[in-house]
Parts: sequence; structure tokens; C-alpha cells
Amino acid sequence: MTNTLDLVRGKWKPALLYYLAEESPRRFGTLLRLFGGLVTQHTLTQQLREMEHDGLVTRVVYAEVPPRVEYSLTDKGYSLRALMEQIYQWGEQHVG
Amino acid sequence: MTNTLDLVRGKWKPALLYYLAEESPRRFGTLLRLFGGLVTQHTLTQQLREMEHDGLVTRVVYAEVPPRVEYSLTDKGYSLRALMEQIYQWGEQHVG
DNA sequence: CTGCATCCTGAACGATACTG
DNA sequence: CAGTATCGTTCAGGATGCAG
Repeated sequence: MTNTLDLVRGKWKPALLYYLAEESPRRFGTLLRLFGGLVTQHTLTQQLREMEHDGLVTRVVYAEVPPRVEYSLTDKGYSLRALMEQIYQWGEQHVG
Repeated sequence: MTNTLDLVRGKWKPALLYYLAEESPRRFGTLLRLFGGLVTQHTLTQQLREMEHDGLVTRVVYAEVPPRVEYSLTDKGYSLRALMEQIYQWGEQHVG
């Protein structure tokens, strides 16, 4: 279970799950702008790579100039997003 | 939702939730021994106090010599424990 | 027995500058 | 545009010793 929580152990991962579930694929720059300067490129890249490693997102690089990289949610990612929704619902009842 | 995850943001909190759901109340020393030296007094005290502050456990001090302190799970604690079970189930299916 | 005080380490995250 | 490289800060958690 801790293993599951580890998948969202990362400051921006829950939000990334949310944004990518809302619309996939999304470009790196788009995601960066969605956070409005609250997160750095460094950190965003890091968290996306970890999520890719965990099988939550897929990363597709297009050989173009300028470069384009798109991130999409996997089935596992969508499933985890649904679980997060459960958790959110619990919070609504017990925390307010 | 992050607010909910914050309640178990703490290395030993999920385990404490588990042990206290299994049997309440439990003494401090008992909990400490359950972890078999993997956690220090310092950290265990800290996490229990945070859980108390979050309304997950109640702390009862008995004015005896030697001192006795017992921790119990609250209704909210049991409820969170149930949610953790949901999370665990998800992990079984998607992580193995 | 329980827990507080102090010090310390490691990992997460941010700031900034540079590159294909 | 989408990174990588470095460095600095913060903070959870551990080690150890002391106290009621």
C-alpha cells in the first residue's frame, strides 16, 4: 500500500495526474504553463520521468525543429487517477 | 485530496493505523516494540502526536508510576484505515 | 516508561545557467 | 522547445543523551 502511495509521492504528481486525465497528450511546455511558474523545468521533468518509469505516463518525442515532446496518461495512470478521486471524496467527508 | 494524503505523510503512520486498528488502545512501548527497533522513540512520538493533532488517534496519560500512555484509534482513524485498505487493494491489482 | 532537546544526514525541491 | 548540470535550501527522520 505504501508502494501505491509512493506513486504519488512527489509534489506535483497528483496535479499531473489530474491535468493529463483532463486532456492527453499534453506538451511539456503546456504542462509547465498550467502550473503558472510554481514549478521549475527541472522538477517537472524529474516528476514526469518518474511517472514514466512507474508506468503512469508515456513520453513521445517527435524529431522536429523545434522539438516536441508529448506526455499521455496510460491505463494505469487513469486507474490511479480514479483512486485519487476516491481519496478526494473521503477528504470531503472527513476533512471538509 | 492532497490534504487527505498529508494525513499519512509520515513514514510510520500507515503502519500505526494498521496496528491500532488491529488493537486499541496500545501502549507506547508496545508500539515501539512492534516496529522492532526500526523506528526511534523520537520519531514514533512525533508521528503519534501529529496523528493526535489530525484527530486520528487519542492519547490518554495515566498518572501512575511508572507512567503509562495509551493510544487509541478514533472513528476518523478507523475510517482512514478503511480507505487505506482500498488503496492497498488497488496496489494488489496494478502493482502486484 | 515515556518523551523532550540537540545535533546530524539524506532526499526532495527550487534557482539559475547552459545546450541540441 | 525541452531538456541537462550545479548548487543551495528545507525538512523528515535518525542518533544520542537527559528528565519527570
